[in-house]
Amino acid sequence: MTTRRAELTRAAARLFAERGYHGTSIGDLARALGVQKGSLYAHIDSKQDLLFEAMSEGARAFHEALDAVPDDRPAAERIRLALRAHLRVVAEQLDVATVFVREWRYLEGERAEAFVAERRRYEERFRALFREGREVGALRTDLDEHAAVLLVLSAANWAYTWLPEGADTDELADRFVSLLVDGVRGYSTPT
Amino acid sequence: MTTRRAELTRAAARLFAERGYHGTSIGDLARALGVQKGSLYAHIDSKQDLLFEAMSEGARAFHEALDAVPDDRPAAERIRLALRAHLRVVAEQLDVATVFVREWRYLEGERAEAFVAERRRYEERFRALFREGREVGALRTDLDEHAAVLLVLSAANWAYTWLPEGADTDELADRFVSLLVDGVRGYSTPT
DNA sequence: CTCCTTAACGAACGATCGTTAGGGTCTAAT
DNA sequence: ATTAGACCCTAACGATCGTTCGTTAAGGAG
Repeated sequence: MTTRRAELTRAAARLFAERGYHGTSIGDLARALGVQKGSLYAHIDSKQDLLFEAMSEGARAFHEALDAVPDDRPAAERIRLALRAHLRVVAEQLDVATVFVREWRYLEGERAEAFVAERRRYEERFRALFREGREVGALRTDLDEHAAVLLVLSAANWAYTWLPEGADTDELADRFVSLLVDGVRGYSTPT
Repeated sequence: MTTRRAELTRAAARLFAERGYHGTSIGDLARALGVQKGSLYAHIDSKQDLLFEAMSEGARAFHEALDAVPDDRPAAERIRLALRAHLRVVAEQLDVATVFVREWRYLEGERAEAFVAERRRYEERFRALFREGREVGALRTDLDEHAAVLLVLSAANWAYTWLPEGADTDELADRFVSLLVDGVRGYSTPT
């Protein structure tokens, strides 16, 4: 992957995030690189390629961030670290995160199906944190797992709409989780 | 507003939700109504009109639903009813809700600015529920209001992506809020 | 019988879309 | 000095875009 190609992918992620996939023309992308639009086809086969690549980068970033969460900590702690990881990716790579969350649906053909599987896999990793936490007894046994996961994933997936690029997200994630965990664990931290 | 015009708006909301604003052509809309595309301009001035109208319908539905929440109940109860109201609109009018939440950003000119104000106003109504609840002492005084509102609004705004049309949302909203409130109020419902 | 409304037709507009083709100009290695 | 490859150009393609236009058909009101 040459330098120029990476530049193109980055520009594509930025414009797709800003104006949407269908709202961004090949001409727009070319202008962003200071180049004639026909020239882009020395680097890509189609516009779809750029969408696929941007969203793949997003997927990779999210999974890698989640990989760094150690699996020998208490459940609540791991959930906290997982949300930290997710929000950090959103803040540090807002463009690809936005493409991953919002623009993926313009993928066509088998790439679209591949993405849905990819996405399900990512969400399943979050779900597993809650499930394991409950099975081990670290979370209360009557936990409404479905609702809890949905709540965390909603916060995670909606974040791209309001998180400013480069924001400090660790503290924010902690505040989300402390709100949630006090409910999840069935008692509160005394005020 | 004649019947035909309303049909057109409804079809637009459906297609905009399904394929996105820029992913939906006037030709697509015409085909959905079984009509030549030029014929649509007897009803509208521009494609933007349809987007504006669909999103306005969404705004109206959400506000009206919130209006029905009585203001003489405890804070946690009002939050519960507000989320119920929101999710009900999403499930019952999935298309306009989707346009309201996701496609509004393709509005152009002053309509875009008007929408942002409209949206802020809606979110402020949710924020007020938490603020008043805290000031009155119904919610704990050290409540992380910002995070709590963000969490509820995230769940609300993300719902269009996974809520099936016509789902029973009251119970779901209750489960969300019971998770949240146990944290918010600083004690748990005994298991 | 006429007038007006409502709705749609079909053809065309200029602009822009994504994409292709062929040729040109640098740089760095041989 | 020659070659290879990366990079870009100009020009054009067929298709589709949103929009405009003049016309037509049906039906109720006077």
